Amino acid sequence: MSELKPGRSFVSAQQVAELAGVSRSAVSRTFTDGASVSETTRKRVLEAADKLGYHVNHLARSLIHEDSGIVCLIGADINTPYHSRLLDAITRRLQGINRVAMVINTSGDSASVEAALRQTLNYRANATVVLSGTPPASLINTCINSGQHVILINRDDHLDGPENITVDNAAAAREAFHMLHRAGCRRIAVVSSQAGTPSLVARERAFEAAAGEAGLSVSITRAGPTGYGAGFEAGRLLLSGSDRPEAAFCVTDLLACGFMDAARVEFGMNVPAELCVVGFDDIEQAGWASYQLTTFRQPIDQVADHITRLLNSDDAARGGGRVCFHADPVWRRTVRPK
Amino acid sequence: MSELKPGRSFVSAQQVAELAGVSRSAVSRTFTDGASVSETTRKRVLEAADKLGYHVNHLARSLIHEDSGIVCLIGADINTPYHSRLLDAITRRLQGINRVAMVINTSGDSASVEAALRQTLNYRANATVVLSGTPPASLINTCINSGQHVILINRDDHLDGPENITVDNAAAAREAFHMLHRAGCRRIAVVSSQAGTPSLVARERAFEAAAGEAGLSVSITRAGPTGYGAGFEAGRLLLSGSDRPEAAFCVTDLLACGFMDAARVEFGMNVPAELCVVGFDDIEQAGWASYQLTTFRQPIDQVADHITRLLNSDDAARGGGRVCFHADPVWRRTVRPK
DNA sequence: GCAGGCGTTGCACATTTGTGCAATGCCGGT
DNA sequence: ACCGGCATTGCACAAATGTGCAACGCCTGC
Repeated sequence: MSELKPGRSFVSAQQVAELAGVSRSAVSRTFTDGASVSETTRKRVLEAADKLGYHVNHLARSLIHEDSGIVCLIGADINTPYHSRLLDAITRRLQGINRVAMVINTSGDSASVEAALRQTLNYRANATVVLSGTPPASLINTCINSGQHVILINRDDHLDGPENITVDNAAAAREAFHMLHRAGCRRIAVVSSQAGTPSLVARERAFEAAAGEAGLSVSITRAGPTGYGAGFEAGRLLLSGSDRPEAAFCVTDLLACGFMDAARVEFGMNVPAELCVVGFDDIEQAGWASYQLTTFRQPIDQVADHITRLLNSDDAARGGGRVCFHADPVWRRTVRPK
Repeated sequence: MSELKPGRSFVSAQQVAELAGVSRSAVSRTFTDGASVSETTRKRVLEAADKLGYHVNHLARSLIHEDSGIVCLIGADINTPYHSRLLDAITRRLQGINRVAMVINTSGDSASVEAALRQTLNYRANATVVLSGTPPASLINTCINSGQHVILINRDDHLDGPENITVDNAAAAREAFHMLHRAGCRRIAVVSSQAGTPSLVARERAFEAAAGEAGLSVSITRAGPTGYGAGFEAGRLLLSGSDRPEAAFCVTDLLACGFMDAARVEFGMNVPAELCVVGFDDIEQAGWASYQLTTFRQPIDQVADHITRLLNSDDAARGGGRVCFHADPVWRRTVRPK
């Protein structure tokens, strides 16, 4: 006879079966869609389960099916506007398709991306979504060989095994240059960070290249980690000299906010009359009245939808897929109209 | 003989044992701390495991121990500055104590807090942390009876079963009033939202009460969901009239940012010369040069540390605990010096 | 050289669930 | 009344792991 003491541990199907006076199989079938159970026993089982507070053990269930229902999300800096919005969009959709999100924060130095991938494997996750960071290729292969979906986001180096979802940073950066160029700006600065994130580097490069084609050279300033502070500092450095730039392409909205604040608060400059600014990401703050930042919208919903589609797709058409979404410009008030 | 085809599924200890020429027990013991294995077999096992890409199945392990290592975090609006910072702080610490975070986003209407708690039980989570929302008491009891830690954050109604972590909203709100009162403000508005979150209501009430004790009455404006937009709209409503308030207590920094922007951009007002503003939370934007908002700092690190401590504590001293942290004022530039 | 002891190993059973297979029982049709 | 068929049920096995117990072998001490 199993213990019925309520105080200490999870209720098992065995206990429910005993209380309902049926076999454990009947309990299992009651909670399995499409299984054959008579209406009377189903009712008795549900009653007993409710009384005892029984909930099916998904861990045990996952031993049998090759489907744990767990999706691992690996990323750093999740308190950042862009990343938290992405996380929100993905986790929200996972609820809808009966998956659950396991979030591994690799911000602390202690937990590297490698350790995160190991956790993914330990918990038999259905899929692994890498939002940022560089996973070792060998472990990625282990994940794929184990039957996991592996989805890399915003990695501009295309890998063959996993699915790749990217944003066309280069096209957007080129467009950013032409927006500023058409506005009459010639002395243009690029504000970036020391992080060296592939996406950011791609934006820098493409912008620089587009400027080169137009016969202009641009300076790139990297004044710290990606964020408001580095943007502010870059503004201080760039605007204190005698030959101030007429415009700045900030590879991130946070950098742009910091840069704009430095320009206005420290130097009393007027945006866009004296200084045009273009950002990237379209974070919420870009739309605030104090900034009204012209920027490029990250296709967050499209990315999240595509992840959902990949997770629902059969394993047949798997591997090496590459999808690239466009970041559309959002015109606000930090670039002079032509 | 088990399949060694690498292509389709996870590697089991059995396969490792066969490759290494030992029993499955030896493999298990190799990956169990403190188990007795000779150095030579351990080495052989590790070699085979590495070759096959074996990783211990934590789901199966959790069947035996009553410890899944999973901690469920339930919350809504995780793309909000405050919530995303809290999430970041908690997930980061969980890595350190060998737990993994399962995040359930209850923002979508489809996934209620109740469904989230069910998931918690289904996955045999070690603990459940409710960051926002109102869980049904009966399910909370089921969680506790199943041996879970249940930790409620920012619920001002104290429940007996779970652990409660709160912030002293009332004390901070009273202090907010006195800051504005000492600055000479008499016509004071309270800017809140229609959300009805317990924390926000507590701040409104305490502020109103403190004003009442000083012989003042305050108006409360709720112009939408908690966020920048509602603050901006409240600003438009309050400042367009003839008897503008001299000060505003915004129960959230996001509301305060919106309110300030409305005051400055729509009405050209100067803060703090013509209008004092106090916020709450100390989100990152409160420190930006455009706002320099005087506010109250959420004790996020203290909360996260306390959660860590609770998760590490033995089950002995469990239940009904209540901890209340203080939100300290952060003086910046939106309140006139006395 | 032999006995005792200790480290190591494998067997078997435990954890919780889903499911194939066979048996049971009930219902309807003739 | 009897038989065929079908829905339902229980048994037993499967999934991957940890661990108590007994056996085995090696080393040491006398």
